[in-house]
Amino acid sequence: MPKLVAGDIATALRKRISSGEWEDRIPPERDLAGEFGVARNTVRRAVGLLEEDGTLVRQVGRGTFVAAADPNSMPAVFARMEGTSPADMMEIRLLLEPAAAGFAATNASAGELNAVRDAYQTACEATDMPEFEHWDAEFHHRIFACSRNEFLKELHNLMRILRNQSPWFEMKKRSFSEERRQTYCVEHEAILDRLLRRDPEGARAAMLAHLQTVARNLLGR
Amino acid sequence: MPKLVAGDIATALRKRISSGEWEDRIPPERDLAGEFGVARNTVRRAVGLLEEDGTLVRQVGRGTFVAAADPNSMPAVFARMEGTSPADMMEIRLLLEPAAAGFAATNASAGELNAVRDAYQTACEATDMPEFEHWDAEFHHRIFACSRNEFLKELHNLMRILRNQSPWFEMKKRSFSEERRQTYCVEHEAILDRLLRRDPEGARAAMLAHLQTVARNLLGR
DNA sequence: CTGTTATGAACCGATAGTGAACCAATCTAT
DNA sequence: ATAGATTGGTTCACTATCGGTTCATAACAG
Repeated sequence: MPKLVAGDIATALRKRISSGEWEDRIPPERDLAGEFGVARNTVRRAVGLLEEDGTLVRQVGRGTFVAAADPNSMPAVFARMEGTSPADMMEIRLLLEPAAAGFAATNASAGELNAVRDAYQTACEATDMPEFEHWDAEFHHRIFACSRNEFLKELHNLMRILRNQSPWFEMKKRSFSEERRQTYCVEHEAILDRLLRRDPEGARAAMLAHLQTVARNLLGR
Repeated sequence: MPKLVAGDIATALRKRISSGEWEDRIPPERDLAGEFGVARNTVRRAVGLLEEDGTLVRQVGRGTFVAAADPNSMPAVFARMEGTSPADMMEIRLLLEPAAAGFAATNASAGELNAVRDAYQTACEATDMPEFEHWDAEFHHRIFACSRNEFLKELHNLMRILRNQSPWFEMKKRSFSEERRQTYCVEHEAILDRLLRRDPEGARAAMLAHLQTVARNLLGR
């Protein structure tokens, strides 16, 4: 039988890693070799095994690090969210925005509704596309602000941030036209009308219809 | 060893910044280098890290300043989300989870449904409360995993993280009893049943009913 | 014998930190 | 208005510590 020292060292290392002995960086190979009373090449093989199965990450000139990265940490979740596809995002908008419109119809103050109306009007009167986009987004955001659900509002913020990133930008550009802008204005007006009438079910339906239009335009079909 | 001092200095600076030690302007790099007993180049690297993530802004000839917090940045959104009230959160769960169950009924693979069933059974057979809680959460999470909407899945992760924070913990404890645990098991079984029958509308309704029970228990009424 | 594994050593290239010099923008005091 | 001090920006040579690679050698199992 061969000595399999490398394998033994690998399991020993794995144990000490999972015990949390090393926060993120493990000692240099040369030190480990000394500690285990073994040649560096042997340690290298052991570390190589742990690197293959994703336990460790090696960086020349820096050191060897435990792969770590808690997949349930906030940053990790946000990082994965950045890869959200337009279709997935749209599916969620179709869930949340009509609900937000419904909440807004019942909960909004008169002042908040005025703010929504202002955003609607400014968007309609916008002359160039970036300005329309801004007030379009603001219109939707102000509806969320009326919902009286802070978490829902922040979820919309989150979606806004995600939509202001790379693949979306071009997509929005391609899917835009003067005709569609006017369609959006009409649909916004319908939503605003239901909000002002304090009609939750109507607001929900109007928002749903609007988003279905947006989805058609954005995702093509 | 490359000591990787820059990273440590960066975190030290981040801490002192958030503690409000410096209102607006932080000390010159040369001073910091002296204070940390380190070369200026090293401080520059640390400050560079904080500049990249938007914590600091540097201006030649003037100094280095803590950046005004952008309310539309990911960290800011996250920070505000941490203050989410149980009622607001519940309102969103009532929107998202039934939808996820509906998606799952149509999109899940057989293997994924097995995983859901396993989580259900393990939760039912759990003897102590922490174990039940874990598999309860896992049951819900695996349903989201079946939804085939990555963004929806991450939204659930987000809510899970938020719910694992301070005010929630005690709340869950107070709202818990053996009787309720059994109720949850029965309701979970109903959801699982609809999923296995590939009945989206039924799954949606069953999940909604379950969450309404949870809401009653959690928020009292 | 052959093939595998471990050894020990040497050398490579990448990365981090040091210390110092000099540049360019800005502010302050005269 | 000008001169000098202050501050971040850039570059450089140098050192030390890493992982990456190779090779000759020894030990051992089949």
